[in-house]
Amino acid sequence: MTDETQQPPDENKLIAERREKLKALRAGGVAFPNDFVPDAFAGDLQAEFADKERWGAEALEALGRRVRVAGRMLAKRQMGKASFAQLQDVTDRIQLFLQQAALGEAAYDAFKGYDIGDIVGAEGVLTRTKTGELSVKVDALRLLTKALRPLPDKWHGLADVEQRYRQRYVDLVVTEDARRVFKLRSRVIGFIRQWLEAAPRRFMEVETPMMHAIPGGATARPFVTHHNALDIDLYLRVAPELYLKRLVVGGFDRVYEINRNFRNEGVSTRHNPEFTMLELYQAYATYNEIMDITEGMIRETAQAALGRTALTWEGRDIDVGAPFKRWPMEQAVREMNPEIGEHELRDRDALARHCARLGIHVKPGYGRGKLLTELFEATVEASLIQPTFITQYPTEVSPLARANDADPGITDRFELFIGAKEIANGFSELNDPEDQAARFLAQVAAKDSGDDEAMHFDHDYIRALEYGLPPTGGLGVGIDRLVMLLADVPSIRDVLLFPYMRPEA
RNA sequence: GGGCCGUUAGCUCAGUGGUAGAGCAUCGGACUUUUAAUCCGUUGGUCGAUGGUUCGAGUCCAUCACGGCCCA
Repeated sequence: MTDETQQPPDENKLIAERREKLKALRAGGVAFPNDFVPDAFAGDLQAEFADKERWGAEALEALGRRVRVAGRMLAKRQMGKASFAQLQDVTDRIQLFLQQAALGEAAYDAFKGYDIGDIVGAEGVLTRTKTGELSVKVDALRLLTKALRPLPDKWHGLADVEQRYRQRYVDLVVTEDARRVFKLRSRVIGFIRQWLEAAPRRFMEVETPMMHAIPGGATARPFVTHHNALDIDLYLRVAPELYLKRLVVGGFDRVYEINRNFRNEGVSTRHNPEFTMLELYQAYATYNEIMDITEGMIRETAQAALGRTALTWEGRDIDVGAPFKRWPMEQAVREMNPEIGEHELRDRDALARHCARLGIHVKPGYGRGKLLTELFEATVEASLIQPTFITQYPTEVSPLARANDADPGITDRFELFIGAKEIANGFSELNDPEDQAARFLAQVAAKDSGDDEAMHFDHDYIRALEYGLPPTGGLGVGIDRLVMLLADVPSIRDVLLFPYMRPEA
């Protein structure tokens, strides 16, 4: 027997008492019955009978509506021969009204032994109590699952954030706001799928590999894993981009994928090693149409998931209902840094001097595009509260984007910032196989000189481009960050059911 | 990686170098319309870990672990 199979070391008196109750349940028959079938949800009942004037106690008694509800018992108030309990299911809570006379003495005595946190099934007629609370007047009650561990304090809830993340199952039971956020997340993702697939957009959802022999599609360090049978290292994907564009080569003109990416980087309030990304590709579109799609999707998702486009995030008002500003990067940097002359924007040494003046740490290998991007991040990004597309990223920092026809130093690319956070990234795809091969070579050179985030050369991807990628626009949206914005929570951990945590000691 | 803060009963938290505390929960009792029910009584501790200073450490010091916030 290994350590992993030992009893948990945190046994205590409360658990011991409940184990005794479970022992008695086992002695009495099936301790974990699975034959109770509820026929109603608390939330549906609360909604249907919300009108207290129409559905007073008399009207409900006359209606005689029998329901079977099941859920976790979160409150228990005993008053001699009558008791109240609060049942919580996935939709909402509903009160149980239990009287010894209606339930029978044996069942009522059994109920006295139930603990907060137990999962119960109840059957009875709907009523409304003196204080106006919709309730089930229970005439049959069953303990479906005995909870051995006590729940946190019903009033203060679970305040220890570490325990909230590690034991999300407890957090979800007791923290209303956690349930709100994850229900919102589900609605957001569901709506986005539906919106993308609906006419006139007609995108098709696909699944591409999570394990890559050559990591690609983003400049990021990958996780490495190993395939034993083949004895080769594989990389968890940092982005699905190159596979999705292969599908466009294959004729799937409008594809999208919502799934996990993995990046071997630090953990922070904005970064988790695995995170969820939407990527989509539309043939015969440019980054301008992709900006339109991005803007429409976010606006309509907010409307669908929240019922409004006026948001509050981190105490700031953000309106995704108004048209999103589109602002070329060079122009933004110039406006926020009047002391940088227009002619200096394309002068590597001048940009390096400005970076030094502003205390921005740069490496000798940085070209003028990378330096401009550093200046942008240091002096512009924090001010981008309202939705803003920053356009025309330098070619140097955009190895997969199409160079601008009139100005090959920049690309037909944008990033969307909302609340000073990067939410989306999109561009007209680079479909010139010879240009792409040259860009890969530049990335390989950067990797050889020590940039471990630089990309690998993907020969098959070049081969695919050589068969012909139609002119295509692409988009990536950080779903976690979008949900953070819509849910008004400050940390990515609050929108991940199980955020990454170091193993417990 | 750096700075600051935190870790005490199941939960939420006090605790100023000198007997380990409170509220809720638990357990026992009363109570047939409660909403954090109420009332009476009761139990519950490896003070994150290790080492040090001290007559004496939850408290001071060091190291480590885990977490939070900020910075890179």
